[in-house]
Amino acid sequence: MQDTNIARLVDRFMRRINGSLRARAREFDHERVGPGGGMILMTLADIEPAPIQEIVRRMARDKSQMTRAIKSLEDKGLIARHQSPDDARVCLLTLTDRGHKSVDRIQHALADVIDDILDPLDPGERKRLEEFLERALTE
Amino acid sequence: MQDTNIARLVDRFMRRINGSLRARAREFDHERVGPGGGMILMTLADIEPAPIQEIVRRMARDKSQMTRAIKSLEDKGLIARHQSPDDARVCLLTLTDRGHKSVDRIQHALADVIDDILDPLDPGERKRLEEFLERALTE
DNA sequence: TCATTTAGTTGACTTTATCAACTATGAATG
DNA sequence: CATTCATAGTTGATAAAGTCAACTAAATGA
Repeated sequence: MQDTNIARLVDRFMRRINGSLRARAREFDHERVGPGGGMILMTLADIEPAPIQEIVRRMARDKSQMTRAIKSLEDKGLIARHQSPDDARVCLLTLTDRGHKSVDRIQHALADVIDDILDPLDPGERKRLEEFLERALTE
Repeated sequence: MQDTNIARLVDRFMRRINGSLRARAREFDHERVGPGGGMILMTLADIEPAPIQEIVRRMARDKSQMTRAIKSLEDKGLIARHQSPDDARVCLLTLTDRGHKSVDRIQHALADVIDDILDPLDPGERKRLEEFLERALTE
């Protein structure tokens, strides 16, 4: 049994965040990683150290393009690769210090945008929203 | 005063939805509009009839690329253009029947994905989440 | 009227995405 | 241990999206 109304709302919520972030990109995307690169960094921040394949799986993107996107982030000094000790085929990715700083900037900008959107909610409601998300994402 | 924790959670939430949708794209994106085209259709569904400029503004994208993306959706029979009666420069965009069907398929797939993620929440909690979003987006 | 702004398009170019083919390593089966 | 199969990652060719400047045409406004 589907809830298309909540889907509609979530979609609008996401599109609004997306639009606001794109509009402000120059303020925080100093390394010019773009939306795609940003998502890779954020994903990696969640699960580092991680093999490319894991990023590919989570983001459901083409692995060949991921190779090149990773290379670009590496060239910018935001990501580092290390050989996996267990499997010679795998290279584990981590964020560098600069990578972490980029992630912080993105999160900061995102927090600004979200604060703005959630303005009509009082602090208790935001807290409950936070708990809902926390639980949905961890279970 | 920023809430970076809720930003982190919202980001993960969005990335998970994004990944799941991309992974299932073949099941619902019969017209092959891709993520970008889908977002245009969903935006238009929210505010049609709307001029291109309004879509550009909301999505914070380049207007020249928007011209081409719109043309592609038009060629696929998902969008129609009409001259604005008030302003000869403006062309108002609407969804065609096929466009509405595409939007329905996207929303349906999105509802599936979201239902899945929100599974740990009980119906009352989902209802409250829905109210929060509703209020945040309308005020 | 004439300069200025706005909506939309076109052209040249860069960046991303897609799809198939490939190498190298690991795992499984006989 | 040899052969087969699966997996991680890369490369190459091509298509699709995005960027930026220049342009047309209609509105605005002094």
